[in-house]
Parts: sequence; structure tokens; C-alpha cells
Amino acid sequence: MESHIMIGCLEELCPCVWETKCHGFYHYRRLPHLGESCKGFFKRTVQNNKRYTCAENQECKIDKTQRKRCPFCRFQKCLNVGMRLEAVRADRMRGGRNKFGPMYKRDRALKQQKKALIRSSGFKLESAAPPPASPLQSDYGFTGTLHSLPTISKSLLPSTPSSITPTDYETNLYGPPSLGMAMQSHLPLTTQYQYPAFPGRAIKAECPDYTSSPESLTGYPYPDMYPSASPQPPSLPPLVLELLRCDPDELVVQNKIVTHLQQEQSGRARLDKPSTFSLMCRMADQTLFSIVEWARSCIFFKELRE
DNA sequence: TCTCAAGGCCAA
DNA sequence: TTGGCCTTGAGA
Ligand SMILES: [Zn+2]
Repeated sequence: MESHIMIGCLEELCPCVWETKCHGFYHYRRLPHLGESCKGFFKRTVQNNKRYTCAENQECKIDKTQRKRCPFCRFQKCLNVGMRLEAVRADRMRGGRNKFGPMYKRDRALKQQKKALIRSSGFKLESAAPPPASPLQSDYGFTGTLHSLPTISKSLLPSTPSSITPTDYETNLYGPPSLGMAMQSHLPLTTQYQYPAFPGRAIKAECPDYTSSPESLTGYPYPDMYPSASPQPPSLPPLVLELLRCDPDELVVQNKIVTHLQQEQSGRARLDKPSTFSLMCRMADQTLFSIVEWARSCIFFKELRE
């Protein structure tokens, strides 16, 4: 809407849950373009450990007019677009910054560079924005995970067998939260979704070590590709531009990988505890899978099929 | 001092 | 319950 919200606004639509004007700030680690309503909904859900169920098949369409019909699916969508439970503070401390800060900054810089590149080369701005956030996801094939989610339960009890305790995720390979908290889409039969002990979470020290090496987790693929110093690169070959255009939103890809790993791990959790090595192998598998998906979606692959 | 992501408040 | 607006406060 008006001015004050629009400070710093990127004037883009919110791909989070439905289309609404956003203000371009980050909320709960959802990389940009999230409206206040999504923020509020997500916050309330996590803080109050709300429990939702889907009356349908957990595939409800969430858009501007129907968003209120199924909070379950709405919350799923929030998670899918990258909002993180761990960004909601357990101690409810206001103000300040959390450890995602540097990541937000980096992401913003990368996106700006990407836009500048594309704009300077004559592409329409929209093509650089991540509207395909959701669409993209469904291309990856593990959408099953996203559907089999749940009922948010008050799972603060560390005793829950299938849940991962804060201790577990802090020592976890992927960085804490994502594994233990973001999405535990598993239990195919029970469809029980839980996020670990919100009240008990030591969020103040948020996200153990996302800052130290976010790349290692998110795999920001183009670290030095765009020299930050010179914002206006010379015109690029069409080939590069096309590749840039196809480039998926890193967060979406990251989320897919993490989600899939979580799903897989939780599926085994009760049987055996995977070793760090096997986790790394699976992570590598998923990364490779994402790369293949990307390759398949690029123009050259399509040309091959013609 | 400014920025901006997080929490709080409250009318609808 | 939702969502818009306000306040807070660490970090730049
Ligand atoms: Zn639903």
C-alpha cells in the first residue's frame, strides 16, 4: 500500500503465498518480497504452535482470494518459499539482527547484480525476478514431500521419537534449523508435522552457523561471476544471458534439497542414525539432482530434443 | 545515525 | 484470525 511500507520497496508482487504488494524486506528468512500478512501468519503459527489440518488433499491452491481457506496449505507454502521457523525468536526479543543478516545482504547483492546484468542486456526485469518460485519447485519432483505434511503439533516435547532435538540439529551438517525444524515432512501415514520445541529453542543465538559459510549450505552458485565493483558489465553473449535467465532462485533450490534430505532422514530416523559421511553423500546426490534439473530446463537441452 | 528484520498491538 | 502499522534494537 502506501508510502511507509513501500520504503525500499522493490515494487514486486509477493510470490510467497499470494500476490500482494510487498515492501522488499525480508521476513523470517524468506528471501525478499514477502508481505506483512504472510509475516504475521507465519509468526503466529510458529509462536503459538498452531495446529492445522487440511480438509482436502493438502494441495489446496493458495491465492489472494482463497488464502484463508486452508491455513495448513498456506503454512506449507510459507515453508516452501523459504520462510524459516528458526527465524521466529523463542525469546520474543524485539529489534536487533539475527544471524541471517549477512545472508540477506549477500542475497540482495546477488539479486541486484543479476538484475543489473539482465537489465543492461535488454532483458525484461521480470525475467530476473523469481516469480517462478513456486512453479519451479513443482518441477523438481519431490513435491510429494510438500504435500504430505501435516498437522502442526505441539511438539515441544523432546521425547517425540521422530523429532530432532535442538542439540541434534545444532551439530547437524546442514545447519540446524532447516533440518530439525523447517520441515519434517515425513511419516507418510500419520502426516504429523512438528516443529521442535519452540518455547524451548535457544533462538537468541539463532542459527548456529549460517553466517560462517552459507555458501556451503545454499550453494550460491555464482560467487564471483558478477564483480560487485562494476555494476554495469559490458554486453554479454546471448548464451550467458540465456543461462542467467534460466537460473533458478537459489533459495528455492536450497529449500528443495534440504526438504528432501529431511524427509529422507526422518524416514530413517527410527531405524538408524545416519553417519555424517552418508549424509554428505546424500547431500551431494541432491545437489547433483538439482544440477541435472537445471540442465534439463535450459535451452540447450530443449534444443537437443527437437 | 541509519537500516531493517523481528515482535507487538489492535481494528476489522 | 487476519493483516496493517508501530516499536525495538543490533549491526553497519
Ligand atoms: Zn489444504
